[in-house]
Amino acid sequence: MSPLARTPITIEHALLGFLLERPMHGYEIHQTLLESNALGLVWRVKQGQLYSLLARLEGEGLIRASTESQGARPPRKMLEVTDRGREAYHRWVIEPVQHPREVRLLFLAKLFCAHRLGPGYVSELVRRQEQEFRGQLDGLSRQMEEHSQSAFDELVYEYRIGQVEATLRWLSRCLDALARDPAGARS
Amino acid sequence: MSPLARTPITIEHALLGFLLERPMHGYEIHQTLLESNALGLVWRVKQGQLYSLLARLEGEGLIRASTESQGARPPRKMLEVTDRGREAYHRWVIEPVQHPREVRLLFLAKLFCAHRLGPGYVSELVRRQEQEFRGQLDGLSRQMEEHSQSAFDELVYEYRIGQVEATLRWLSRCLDALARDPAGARS
DNA sequence: GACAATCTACTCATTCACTGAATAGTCACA
DNA sequence: TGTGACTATTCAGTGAATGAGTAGATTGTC
Repeated sequence: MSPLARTPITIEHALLGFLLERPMHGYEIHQTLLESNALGLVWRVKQGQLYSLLARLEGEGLIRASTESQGARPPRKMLEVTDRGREAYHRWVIEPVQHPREVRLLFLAKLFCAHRLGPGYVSELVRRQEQEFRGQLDGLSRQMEEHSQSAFDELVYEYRIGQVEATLRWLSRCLDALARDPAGARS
Repeated sequence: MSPLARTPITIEHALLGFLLERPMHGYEIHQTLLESNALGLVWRVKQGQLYSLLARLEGEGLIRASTESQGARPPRKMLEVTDRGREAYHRWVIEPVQHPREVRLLFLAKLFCAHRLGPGYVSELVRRQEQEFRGQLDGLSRQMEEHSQSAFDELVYEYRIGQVEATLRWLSRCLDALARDPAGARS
């Protein structure tokens, strides 16, 4: 697939993290994400899409829903993670993203989730991501050498390299920064 | 609009650049973009989408089409820029992008086009973009001060700031780099 | 000469991600 | 009492993009 092509998003896996702490219903998750901090700082998702993503997770067997009535209020679907969902979540959390542009949303969501799981997860995720992007730096440098046909081409590669380098510098600060925040760990 | 929200893309304006040089038909533009250099290095677009974007430009009155037959071959639509399209193009080329994530595609497309128009356009585009992003840096620093509620929040702002800073460093090299490439200018 | 692959030039049904509004209420406050 | 916000979810529609279809011509190989 072309490096510029889009890949299916998997950010809905972040929702599993909330549900692993305790079962929640959709509107509760929506409320949580409305706050402009933590995951809500990174990921703005409308109610319609949130329910759509929850439906997808249910369809994939990663969560299960049970409806409970609540007197005069409309019935609500309590959602909880299945064993399969738990496994998928732990695999998802430490999987590095493929493209630097995916850091802005997908990687930050993974980092948030890893942080809540504990320092071991954070270091594993960051280590793998650094490895992935270091490898890409090599590739980009080679491409710039071999494929540039103009000053413009060269600037394009320099831009890409600059973004990856900036991300790597930032990654190197993640471990220390999050280690200072015991509030993140939940395990 | 939410800073994370998407804005309508305008990259199809880059196509006006080709047509301002000389009228072309859609398949020719498709061929040009297939090459992995210049605009094709930045923007991969399938035939179906290219024709759709050309239709949009036509609908907006920025280009006009005339069909010419070519013997046994299927007839082709020759496309040329209207006066309105020429104006829109020159405005579009120097308009800075709103979000750092738009540099990867939209801004690089504008830079390519500005480069072909001449150094005056490149310096105008880069100057405005630097101004826009410097302003955003101030805003991001302030938000980090005022809105961070955790180490994670802080890392998110640091990531965003790092990307903008890296982009500003790269922008500062654009003028010199493209000035060394006389092949870019066409005006 | 036959045939297959590629090229020419364009169109279109479908998918994916997402938006904004609809639905049918309850609750809190002025 | 009335109004606006909240609760909780669903759904029709939109925009961007993909991959395949259409109907040939051209090119290269056997």
